[in-house]
Amino acid sequence: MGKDTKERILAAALEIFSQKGYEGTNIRELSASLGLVKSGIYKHYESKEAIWNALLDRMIAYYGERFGSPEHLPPVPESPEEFVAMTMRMVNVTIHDEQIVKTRKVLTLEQFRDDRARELATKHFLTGLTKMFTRIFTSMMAKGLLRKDNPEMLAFAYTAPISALIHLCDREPDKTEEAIAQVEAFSRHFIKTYGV
Amino acid sequence: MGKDTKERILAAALEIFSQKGYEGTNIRELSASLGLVKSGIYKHYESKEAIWNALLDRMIAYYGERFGSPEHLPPVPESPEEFVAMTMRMVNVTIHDEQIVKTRKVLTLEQFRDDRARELATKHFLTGLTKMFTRIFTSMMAKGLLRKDNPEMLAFAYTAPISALIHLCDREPDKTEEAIAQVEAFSRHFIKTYGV
DNA sequence: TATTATAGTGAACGAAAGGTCACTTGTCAA
DNA sequence: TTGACAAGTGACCTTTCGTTCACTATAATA
Repeated sequence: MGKDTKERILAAALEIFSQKGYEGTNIRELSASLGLVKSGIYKHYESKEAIWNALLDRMIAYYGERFGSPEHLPPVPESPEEFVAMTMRMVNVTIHDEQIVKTRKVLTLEQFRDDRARELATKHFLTGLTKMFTRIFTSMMAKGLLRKDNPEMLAFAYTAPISALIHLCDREPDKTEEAIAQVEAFSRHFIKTYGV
Repeated sequence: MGKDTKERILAAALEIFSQKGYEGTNIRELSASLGLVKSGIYKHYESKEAIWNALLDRMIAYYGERFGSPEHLPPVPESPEEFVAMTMRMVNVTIHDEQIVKTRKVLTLEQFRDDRARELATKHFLTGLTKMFTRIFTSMMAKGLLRKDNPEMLAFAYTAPISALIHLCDREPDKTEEAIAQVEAFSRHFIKTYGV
């Protein structure tokens, strides 16, 4: 039968938790969305909390794989246009990849309740982006594409506004187009300001 | 007896909702925190949802009073040092005023569930700050304190990173000191970059 | 003082929650 | 073919939830 039910449960949990939060979700609904009856879930996870913890495990692992290691850095841009293009590619992925969107929403909703969610939220929303762009900006400064400055500060100044617009898209999907345009405008403004 | 019980209920609701969210809160606990028995609440509000709506009414009204009108603008700074000082004053208030902190947390937790919370969240986290600093930067440009540039873009570029650090303080209060230092460093960097 | 509206109590209710368990079904190895 | 085990079912349990209601205490009003 469903051999991958355990994985499917996590996917369904991510879907529902990201909409209603952990407390707002009940297992009957979760099971039903998989075509099971609620007691079926307990063959795979011993409790609602166990599902939550497994989901967090997966989110943490996924983050580590995808964003944690330096080798997943995008190629360092060679021109202002490439810099803007790279930014837009990254933003488009992060805004349209359902898995990532749901992960951000869950972390937003559970950051005050669960310590691991708290920690991962800070990585997703702040420090992860800053670290990533610190590396990129360091390279760009070495290549003479960016004015010499504190790369960490620039990374923070660049990623935080973009992160705010990503959050806006999560909150108000209707404004996605507008937000993407604003990201692009901001990116151009940034590279005009700090580019050499 | 407690003539202001209705107000006290809203205060208690803000406290608990901001920690556990709407779904995670139960009326027994809410009543108990006021020294009442649960049924006492229903003499003042007809349902849990009514409490939520009244709380949102108050948050919306409070936001309008405090941040909505242009007359509450801080005096436009006359020097880079004053600009940094003004920023630090505002950030310290918004980070340490319990009412404001709890309001941000509630909006964070309920932004995907309630349309009014969604709208107010966007104001609190993004557009409100941008509008406010657009005015300030316009004046500063007129005074020759800031390089001529798109004031709205600068306002966005300035407030979004600060907003991210405020969120960090909400999420991880232990990092407050560090975050405040980072706000100050960012503020100085900003005024050095864009100041004339 | 008698009356009446208001605030608060405590027991109870139905619904929904998370979870258990004896049971059936389907799959595959021995 | 059979035995064993994992996957799924449906009835049921306990707890907790939001809410109701008959009642009491209080304090202001007529």
